[in-house]
Amino acid sequence: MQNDRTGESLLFLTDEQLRQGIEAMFFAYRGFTADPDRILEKYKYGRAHHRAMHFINRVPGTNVNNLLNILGVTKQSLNRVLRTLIEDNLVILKVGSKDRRERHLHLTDIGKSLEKQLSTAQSHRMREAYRQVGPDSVAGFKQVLEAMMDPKLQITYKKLRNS
Amino acid sequence: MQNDRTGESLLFLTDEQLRQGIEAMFFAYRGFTADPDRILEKYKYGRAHHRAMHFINRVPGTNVNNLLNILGVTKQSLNRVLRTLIEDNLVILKVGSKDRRERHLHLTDIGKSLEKQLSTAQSHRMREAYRQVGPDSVAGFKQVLEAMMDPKLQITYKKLRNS
DNA sequence: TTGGAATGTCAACAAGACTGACTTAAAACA
DNA sequence: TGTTTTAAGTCAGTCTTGTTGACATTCCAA
Repeated sequence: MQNDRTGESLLFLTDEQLRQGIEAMFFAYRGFTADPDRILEKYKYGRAHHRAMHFINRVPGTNVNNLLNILGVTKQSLNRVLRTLIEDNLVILKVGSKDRRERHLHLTDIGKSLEKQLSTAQSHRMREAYRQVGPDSVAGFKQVLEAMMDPKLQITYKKLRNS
Repeated sequence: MQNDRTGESLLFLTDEQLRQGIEAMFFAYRGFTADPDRILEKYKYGRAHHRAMHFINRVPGTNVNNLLNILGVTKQSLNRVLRTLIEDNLVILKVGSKDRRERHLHLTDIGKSLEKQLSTAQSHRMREAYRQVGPDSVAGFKQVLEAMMDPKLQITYKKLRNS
């Protein structure tokens, strides 16, 4: 075959294959957020609150700047979300002991409980998908996603993975 | 092993694996939208315009209701977007010949050209990711995404794939 | 001791989603 | 034929989540 430099077919790089990947991402992301969204609605929170809680849970004691880098929003935008979470006693700020300008973020017990609800719902769908397709497909899934990230976020992702 | 019903390890279904998948989706989706977003900004359009153009291009002559189902937004929300695209001569409406209540949507040449720019940018990143990981991983990637979709959207996705 | 970094706050704004109520036109039905 | 239903569009108001810009506070480090 002319079209085959490495000994394997390059048919997976056709426009049609790429388009399918694009549409799969679009439709799958809707599924990915659907279950947490339904729970959030009951508590009058949004996706932004979920994302903040997820990463505060994941990196307990993170400072605001670090969370901003992970989330990729402005501090004003994050601040609005954090304020409501703090008001509602889902998140607490602790002044840094080493550098007292920094605020370290933690979930309260109430915050942990809501985060658990959300991640359980989201994981449930992912677990079903994983189970349906098996471990090899899951490995491929993660590899493609990782390769699609901006280099900076790829590093962030890897750091989280190893922590 | 107790934990192994099918003869293969179930380690890929641990909480840690699921969490990684969740975070991979989050970070990858940012990369997925980043390139088109930069182009859209120049033209003062948003992601909603991109999505509409993508599917009008994909299903030329679709009526409004069908597009609403694909996009999963309200008609008021879609209407706002369509109005600007029509004003700017990127999209035209054609009255249905069979059922004259229906409006069939088409991209104009200008619309096609912008859509091409956007899909080229988005495909480029996906092509690189595909190329890096190879065809088996790409197959797994699509399988997991498809399994994550809501059943209705899974059908929509398959229909598009076969059209 | 002063410059810069980390944090937080205020104000204004925009995109893009939502609900609800309503109109128009045309098809479908009884 | 007359009524109901469907497809599309519109108006008004609201909400979330993002943005910029300006500014204040705190306090580490050179």
